[in-house]
Amino acid sequence: MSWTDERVETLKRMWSEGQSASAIAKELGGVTRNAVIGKVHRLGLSNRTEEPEATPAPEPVVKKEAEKKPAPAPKAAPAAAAEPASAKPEPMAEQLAPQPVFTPTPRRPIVPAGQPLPPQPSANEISPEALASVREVEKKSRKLTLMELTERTCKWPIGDPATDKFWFCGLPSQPGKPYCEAHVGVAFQPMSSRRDRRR
DNA sequence: CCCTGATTCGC
DNA sequence: GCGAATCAGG
Repeated sequence: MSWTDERVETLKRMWSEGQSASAIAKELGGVTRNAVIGKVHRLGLSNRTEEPEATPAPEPVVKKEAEKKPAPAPKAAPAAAAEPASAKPEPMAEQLAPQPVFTPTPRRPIVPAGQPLPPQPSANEISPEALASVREVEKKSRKLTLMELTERTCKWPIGDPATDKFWFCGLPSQPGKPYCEAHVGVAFQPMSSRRDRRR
């Protein structure tokens, strides 16, 4: 596989959406997450939230012994519309900038990635057996947060989303399924089974 | 152990 | 340019 314009476009889009490298690799197919990460870097968009970031390093840092040179030279210059990747990467300059490294914009919106998530257990009529099974499983749930979910953890929500008492099952999910064995049982019911339980 | 991105370096 | 191997971390 090669990086066609289309594939690169998909890569850019997903990366900007906050998708993980492995998720992108899977989507594209034919590449590993390493390939994706490598490409991301080559494209110069490793920084998902391209911050201007003050790294202009206007002056070649005082390389000699930094005696008593209280010259902080606070860069008041905006230098905002700078390129994501610095123009010419300086070799490397040790600079213990007095700058406090203020937190720019650590927004990290998109989290989940995947497929359809929210099932509605209460909305369905579940067989007593399956229900019992679920109750049992919920005791063992790993209580994962949204961010901790992966493609192989059960994404069955437990508790009330409006309260702190909310988490995801998190047990090992069935291969190819979004839920663990027990939850798959209540999530994917045969139509016939459903109808039989009809009121 | 599962996963994440970052970096290196032979190709 | 590419990406496997590796590193560093959660």
